[in-house]
Amino acid sequence: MSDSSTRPLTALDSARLRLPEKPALEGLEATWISRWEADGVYRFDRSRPRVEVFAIDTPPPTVSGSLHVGHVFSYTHTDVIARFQRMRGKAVFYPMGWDDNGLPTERRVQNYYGVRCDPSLPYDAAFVPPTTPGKQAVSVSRPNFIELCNRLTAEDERVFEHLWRSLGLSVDWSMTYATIGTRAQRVSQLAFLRLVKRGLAYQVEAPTLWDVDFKTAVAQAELEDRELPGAYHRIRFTLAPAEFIEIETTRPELIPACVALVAHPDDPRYQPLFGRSVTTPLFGVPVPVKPHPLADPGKGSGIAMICTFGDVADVTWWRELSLPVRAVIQKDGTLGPVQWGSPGWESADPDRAQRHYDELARLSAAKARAKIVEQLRASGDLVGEPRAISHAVKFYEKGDRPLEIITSRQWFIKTIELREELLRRGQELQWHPPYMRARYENWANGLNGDWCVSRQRFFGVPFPVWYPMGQDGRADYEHPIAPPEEQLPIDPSTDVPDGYRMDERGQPGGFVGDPDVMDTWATSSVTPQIVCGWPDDPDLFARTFPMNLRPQGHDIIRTWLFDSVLRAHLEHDSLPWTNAAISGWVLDPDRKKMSKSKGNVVTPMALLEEHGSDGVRYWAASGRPGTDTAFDSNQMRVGRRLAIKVLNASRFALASAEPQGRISAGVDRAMLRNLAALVNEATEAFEDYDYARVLQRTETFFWRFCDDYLELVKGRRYGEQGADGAASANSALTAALSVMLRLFAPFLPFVTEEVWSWWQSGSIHQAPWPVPEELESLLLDNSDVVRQSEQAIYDWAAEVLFEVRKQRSEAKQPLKIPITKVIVKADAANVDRMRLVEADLRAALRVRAFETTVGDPREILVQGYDDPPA
RNA sequence: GGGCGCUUAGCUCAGCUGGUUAGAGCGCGUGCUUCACACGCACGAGGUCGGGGGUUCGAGCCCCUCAGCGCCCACCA
Repeated sequence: MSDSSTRPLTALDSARLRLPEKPALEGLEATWISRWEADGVYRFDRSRPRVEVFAIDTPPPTVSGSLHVGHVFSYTHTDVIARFQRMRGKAVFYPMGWDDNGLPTERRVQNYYGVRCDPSLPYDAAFVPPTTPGKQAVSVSRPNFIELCNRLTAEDERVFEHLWRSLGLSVDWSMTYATIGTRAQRVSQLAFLRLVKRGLAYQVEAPTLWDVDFKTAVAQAELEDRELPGAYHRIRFTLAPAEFIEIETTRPELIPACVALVAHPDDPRYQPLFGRSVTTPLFGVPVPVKPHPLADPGKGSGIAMICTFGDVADVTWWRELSLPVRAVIQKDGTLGPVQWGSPGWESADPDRAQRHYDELARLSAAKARAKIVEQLRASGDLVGEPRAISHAVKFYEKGDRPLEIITSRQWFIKTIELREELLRRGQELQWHPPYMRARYENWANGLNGDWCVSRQRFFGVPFPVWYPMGQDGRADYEHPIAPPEEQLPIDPSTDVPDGYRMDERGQPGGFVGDPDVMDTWATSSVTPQIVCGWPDDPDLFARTFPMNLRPQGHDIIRTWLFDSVLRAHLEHDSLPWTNAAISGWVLDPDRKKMSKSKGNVVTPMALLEEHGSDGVRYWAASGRPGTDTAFDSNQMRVGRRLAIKVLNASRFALASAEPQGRISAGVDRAMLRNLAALVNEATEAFEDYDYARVLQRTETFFWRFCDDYLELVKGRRYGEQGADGAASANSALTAALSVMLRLFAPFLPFVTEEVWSWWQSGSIHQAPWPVPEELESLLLDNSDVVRQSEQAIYDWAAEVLFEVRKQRSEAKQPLKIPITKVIVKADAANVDRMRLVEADLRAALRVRAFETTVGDPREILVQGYDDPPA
């Protein structure tokens, strides 16, 4: 008959107690991981109402190889909070996702199997990938390619889950999702179609950021600057015979794409030219000179050429000045064919233009640049020599060549007109740490276009639309065909819209599927909706959304966090979660961001095996929210030592922990008073997401508990001062142990669970978070006066311990030689305290007698030692 | 160019709303097989809290300024 329902957790049930002979950390992970799974310790209880749920929008790690130490770091932070909330009585909703869609997986599959996706090929059900990738990539159909993606990611996900379990993440493993999975596809497509219906998503043919190697549009959020060598080329345009205007450009190969020159409206040098026309060198194209405030009189010659398109400024000018398009860069990054003299390509001398251009056509932008410089030099239009500079160039973050801006048909989600509303959402969101909000606001304020969400890639969520084909064989993009919501998800490249037949695909009068897939962030930005069951499980959704916490890294504030806020704002007119906890980076010891390659030198699994999961978690949890933290295996060793100490101290506390009884002794009461104060502080810090502080304070208390308190009560708890004294010590020991284990439990889930199992029932991770009342009910009198005076005993005892130990150490007297007498002079309050703790001090310090008097200044003096035994 | 963060012992970091001689761990040194723990215990030596100025009875904490490091953002012809 268990008494666990009524027995306080601070009390000992000797019938249950089972102490190991020699406690050890080895094997705890394996034991408890399977027990937790078998007992469903972390299972989400979906019967609980919203207020009792704590819902976490866990980042789905990218399944593109392996997890590294940075993942271990930040996922531990989340888990620590999850465990705290669970102990606070919350039903923790803590699913795990895998981000397996998108380019990283495509690349990995290509390399792993030696294949290449060719969407024009038919599905081959019998296809088997080569056992070892050959030199020549094998072309496979899109469905075959996706099968391989699914196969490889499934393997990766098993490895990931194993690591997460080993680390002790208290995820509910019955609730996992994949961003390429059916559920994620359904939510992504459904949310998208609803935006289309409301006019918040649209497609348009417009200049977009383009990666020429991946041959896909990309979004502003995926850009990064890279510093590259370049050169200013000073080039002359013809104003009139023998009259020239000089411009400077870093991209002379775009001269054939020039559509205008632009200068600042207030620039007196160029004011007379506004409205006039100049002629481009080599190609003889007449282009207007236009005023625009964006032009910087201080840059170069103060007048710039506008090309379609060299950079985003060109797009702005082109749009605002209503200029024509004269595009030369193609989707593969080469210069395309041009018929000079044809409409749009008017030239004063078409033959000369064609001669020059034919040398450039089919060259990459970089090669064309070298070529055109030769041509300009030969024609005399290059003024001076190119001046080498180093400048920032925009790249797709995963790309190898500079971005181009290319006109293409793409899907967009409206963001620009929502800027103010999104900034308000950012204010509404609670950020941990608060200063991370600035990054969100920087980003929102810097947005210069709507979010391009379509990608010309394969392994992703397809756009769930088809287009009718006219009799002329052209797709009618203005009238997309959407499936009914209940049919989602669909793949328009294999599924057929209602009212059409399979054989009408691609036929005049038939239909064609949208060939593109969504930006991976378009799926990731609805992870709250995916995990919370929107819209198919309204009951779950009502219990979990808006969620409580989004944990993530600061590098993806502008993507994942921002996009998620946008999507929830659009779809639900709310934040997706109330709190965002931003983790820092893991840095190399030399202060650089720990790269994946370096992180893989020490694999997470090897770390867990070497230092124990609790040891690694200790290191991770000491990194405060938002703060970059150095990779430090030394800290992991410290964490491991702490876990071992927990084992040993617990064994001591529980061995011969009877009799139990009233807690009357001064140090016992003092220790528990201080512990109660710690519980208050820890709870407050945890509620503020300052887990690192909780760990640090708890650890400090615990070491002092071991070094001072345990030494003080050692003799008494074995009965040296009688049964009452022993009972007091034993009851205080078990109470303190119970509370400290629970304070440590979120950080050191394995060792605390192990010790808990020696003497308690159930999992510590389902036990209630400690409250001061548990301890105060044992201390009976809790008036402020008593509370404060008792708390101070602990410091006094520690001071005497320290002083006497110091003097013994300086005198080089071994502990086995008793101290004959210690003189103590102190104020009246401490003299009173001395009476309460003297017996414990005598035992702990091997002091035969204290001579305590009121006096000033305070003095603690060892008077002499017994003679050493003959 | 705009913004954010950081700069405290050899190393990694705490120092909450300003209050007595600035803290911890690691490392280092000395000593100790003390009946939970040698994966241990005790003690010790290490800091003009980045520089300068200011506010205050009082500043590592507040203000100004300079310097260095890191990051975010920016239409960088």
